[in-house]
Amino acid sequence: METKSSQGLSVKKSEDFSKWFSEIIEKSDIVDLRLDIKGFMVFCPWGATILERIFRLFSDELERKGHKQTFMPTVIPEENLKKESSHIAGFTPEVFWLKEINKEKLALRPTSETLYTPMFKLWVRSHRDIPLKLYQRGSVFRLDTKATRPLIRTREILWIEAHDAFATKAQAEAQVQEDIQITEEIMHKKLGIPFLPMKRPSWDKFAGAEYTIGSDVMMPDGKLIQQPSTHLMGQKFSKAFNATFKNEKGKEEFLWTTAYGPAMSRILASVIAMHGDDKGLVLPSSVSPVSIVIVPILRKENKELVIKEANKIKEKIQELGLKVELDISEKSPGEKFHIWELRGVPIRLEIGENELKAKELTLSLRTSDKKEKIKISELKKLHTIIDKYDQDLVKKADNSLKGKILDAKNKKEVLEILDKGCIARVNFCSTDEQGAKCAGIVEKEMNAEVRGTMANKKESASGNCLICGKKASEIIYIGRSY
RNA sequence: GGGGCUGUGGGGUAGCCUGGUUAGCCUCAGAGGUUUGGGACCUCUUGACCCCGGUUCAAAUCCGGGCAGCCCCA
Repeated sequence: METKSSQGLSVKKSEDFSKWFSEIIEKSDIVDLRLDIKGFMVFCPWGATILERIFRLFSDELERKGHKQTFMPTVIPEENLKKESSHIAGFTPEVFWLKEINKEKLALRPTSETLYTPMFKLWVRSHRDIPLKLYQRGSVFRLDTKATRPLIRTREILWIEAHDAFATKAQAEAQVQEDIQITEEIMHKKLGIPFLPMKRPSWDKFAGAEYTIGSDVMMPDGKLIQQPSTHLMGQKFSKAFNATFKNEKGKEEFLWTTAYGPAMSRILASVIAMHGDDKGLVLPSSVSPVSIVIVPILRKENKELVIKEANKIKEKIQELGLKVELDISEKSPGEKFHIWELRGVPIRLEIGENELKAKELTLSLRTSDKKEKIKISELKKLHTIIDKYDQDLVKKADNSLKGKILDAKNKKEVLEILDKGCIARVNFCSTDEQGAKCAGIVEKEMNAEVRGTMANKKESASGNCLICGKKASEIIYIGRSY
């Protein structure tokens, strides 16, 4: 397949992150941007396989937590979309409208609350039917902005959306916390991407939600990117759709609903940005299409023998349950090394004459320049080596966030912190509508955003709002974002 | 939302200002051969001016529009 992987990267990550990112996503065969449909992406096999693995991490975790898979239509009738007033108000500018069919206007779904809630109405009749925890994988479409960016800001979003229905507000809020736990399990523990769970200010919540908690991840340039967000919809949608259930006393009540949405390509963008280096991608084994690549070192006179032995090694590794590939293409060994490093495979094994004699393979970790040896009789150790490789990625990522959140007392300090590529932690008047004016000033004067309050721990303000000087009610975080 | 820059074989580019020969270079790809321990070499070959319109004897080059990308500002 003819992609752009034939050449290495021309810029360093530390020198021009933006250019590095644009280059790496094409050269490591993640995407091919040449189809040129603004905001829409072609994923190459390598990139698509990684996406698929991220999808599975989330769907497996959701199912462990009691969610069941569904598939909803890709289109939404205008009537449904309009039912909840703040929802349609928020999404109207972003909707791709299809043509009218039988006098009914259809929208490409921008999100699926208005498909799930009418089904909740049908599927939930008594308290015995809840909690009902559902999810689907698929695309949603948002005619967002002209400023699209590959993987990060797209008009077709490949994601999972979970929609849950409960009997009480407390249960729904517990689900929101569980969603943050799911994000922790996958984003942080599996993919090595630390995040800040931020309860968004009311002016920045999901259209139709009571409140929204977004996961902010810091990119290497210091800018924040929103990863999976979870929303307490409360009874707004259930009231709009008249979705009720009979409680234990036989009385009709409205459902309490939540929604959770991890976007795969955006998560992939964070994986690339967090771990990648000047040689290319660095993938956690949980998402790498292969964990181990075997490169045979061939000579004319030993070619058949080495390939035969390499195949045996491959089978042994497969029996260990590891994903392995043997590269017998005609390229020179050096070129193969570069290509597999560009693609981010965690472990490379070399096998040639020397290895056959010594009964041990040469092993290189993607994250190290050293070459080590591993005895052919001790291939089981590969499990431990991969586990340590993954843990090291998490540790390194955690360290990258250390010292990046700094307290500030006034505007000047906030600006200094932002210019250093860090996040400012400040006293703020309010995250309700009264605070919107101050947030506007933050946006205008600092080119930054009020990201919200910490969602998983209580922090109480002690001073005055750094913008208006009134008594502060919250500690909030200010950052620049994608 | 406003502004700027850009678009040349699969990838990267020169040429454009000042219109005029067969559109140059690197790389990749295909065929054949020699090779293979960190991007091997030789021979031959295919392949391009983003799209639509305008000006002109003549457009990659100038003008208008579209599409797409990158950057800056709100």
